[in-house]
Amino acid sequence: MHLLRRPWTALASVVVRKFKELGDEELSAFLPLVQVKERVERGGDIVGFNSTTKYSTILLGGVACRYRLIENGRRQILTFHYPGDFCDLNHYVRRPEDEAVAALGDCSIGIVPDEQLARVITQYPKLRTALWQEIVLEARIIRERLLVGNRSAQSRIANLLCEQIARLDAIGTTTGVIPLTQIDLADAAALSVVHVNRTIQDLRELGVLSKSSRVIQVMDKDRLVELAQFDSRYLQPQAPPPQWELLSGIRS
Amino acid sequence: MHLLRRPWTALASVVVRKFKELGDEELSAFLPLVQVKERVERGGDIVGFNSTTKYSTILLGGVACRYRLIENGRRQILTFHYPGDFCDLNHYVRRPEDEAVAALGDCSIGIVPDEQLARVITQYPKLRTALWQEIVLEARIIRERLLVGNRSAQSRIANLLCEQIARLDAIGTTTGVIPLTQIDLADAAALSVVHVNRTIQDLRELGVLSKSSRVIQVMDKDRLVELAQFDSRYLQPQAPPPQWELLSGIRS
DNA sequence: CGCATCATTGAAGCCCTTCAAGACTTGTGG
DNA sequence: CCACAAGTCTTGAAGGGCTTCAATGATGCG
Repeated sequence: MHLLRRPWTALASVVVRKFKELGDEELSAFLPLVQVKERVERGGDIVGFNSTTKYSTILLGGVACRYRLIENGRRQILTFHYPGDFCDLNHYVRRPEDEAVAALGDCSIGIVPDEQLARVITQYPKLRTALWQEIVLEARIIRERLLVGNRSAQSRIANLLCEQIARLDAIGTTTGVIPLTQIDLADAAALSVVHVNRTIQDLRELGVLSKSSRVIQVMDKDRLVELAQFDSRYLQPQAPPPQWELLSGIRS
Repeated sequence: MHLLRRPWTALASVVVRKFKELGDEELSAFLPLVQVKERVERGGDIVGFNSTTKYSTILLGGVACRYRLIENGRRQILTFHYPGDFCDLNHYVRRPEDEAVAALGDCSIGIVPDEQLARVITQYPKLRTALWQEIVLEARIIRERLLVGNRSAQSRIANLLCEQIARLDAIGTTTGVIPLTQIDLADAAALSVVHVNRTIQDLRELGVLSKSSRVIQVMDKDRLVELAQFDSRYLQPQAPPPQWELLSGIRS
């Protein structure tokens, strides 16, 4: 048992909220593998560039983002991570040297050694499917982002907010508060901070966001979805189709 | 044998060029499964919206694109397809109802029934890996596109051209001619046709593209790569890492 | 308190879009 | 063989969305 008794329950609740389809059997096989690591402060890197770890990282608390540094010195945020998300699960598919994962708030993280994860997902098909859906979900989010990329700033920001609301909903956080700064949104939407600020103010004027400064809180979700032309279906983990077995036994 | 004798050789050469890592054994198991279908004229749909086919489509000749229709009536091109590409392989992962595949030039296509493909990739690991890499490649292309999305029109167009050159190279076409119209490029880059035209003219002035109108031909590939800040590594099929087996046996 | 970070505001300007029209190329039919 | 149509490419002009620069508030923290 690499696990302290105390963090167990917190860990369990995070994982249970995230992977609803897992049964007790899978959970009791998976949870003991997670080693709770130290906290990472806001601004710190959870997974660095050129990472060569032999384990996967799971976000237990806080908000993080996967990003890349671009020419002009700014960062481009690819995806956000919430509690229960694997931060670098795709290191099984490829390990991008030029991407890193940063903590956008104070984060607590856990790690799962590769070989132990390998063993347990070989044994439990549901676990395998759950992890697989994680990988597919990130690809879908990025795909959707590309399609939204050419719309107006308002629609892009609205879309980002909708995505965050939907993902927070999925893990049981329904306050409407988006735990991101305007800078984070700018880096994700590829807009200037100045323009993000003006867009946010427009949304506040429309009554979509809370008028209070210093926090981004969605007040009128329906209106936001309308502005964003947001269709949440792409976020919902669809059950793998029967043909799924086509991909079984992938091995080099 | 669903296959006429004549198209066999053409088919074989296309598939061999594309999947270089396949051995004779895999090829002779896979090629007979491909049924050559009729040609699709430029502008026609190869895979329609809400497609529910029980087979995968493989592009044997011509150029095609996967696209989505957006609000303003325009289309957003997600990826281009070249001979040897599967057009809808991701229908094993998910089948997006709002996306279709269109022929950008006259295309010839083949189909492979799902259950036959399932049988043969269960039997041949190399085939499984090859198809898997196809799916991963598309995801990577889209990911890269997202990162390029906030750059200048010149860099975006240059990037698109680099991607096409690299992919054409990979199947043995090294003339430097991009088989796309400026309209296609505009739909892929999410730029207006007018601005694409002006950007192309700039590239012609720089000597990067052929001066002759009516065709887009890359003359100075190095310069183009430089303008695009293009790193072709993301297109190269990396051998799956050892941990790959983590994903083995995925099944619902 | 002083410092750091984030939020806000104004002004100037560029990149790209939209509209509109004309030129060129290709294919089709009389 | 020419006329016409359709599609693509090209060009000009006007305008808007967003960026950059720069400076000032606002908030929280050691």
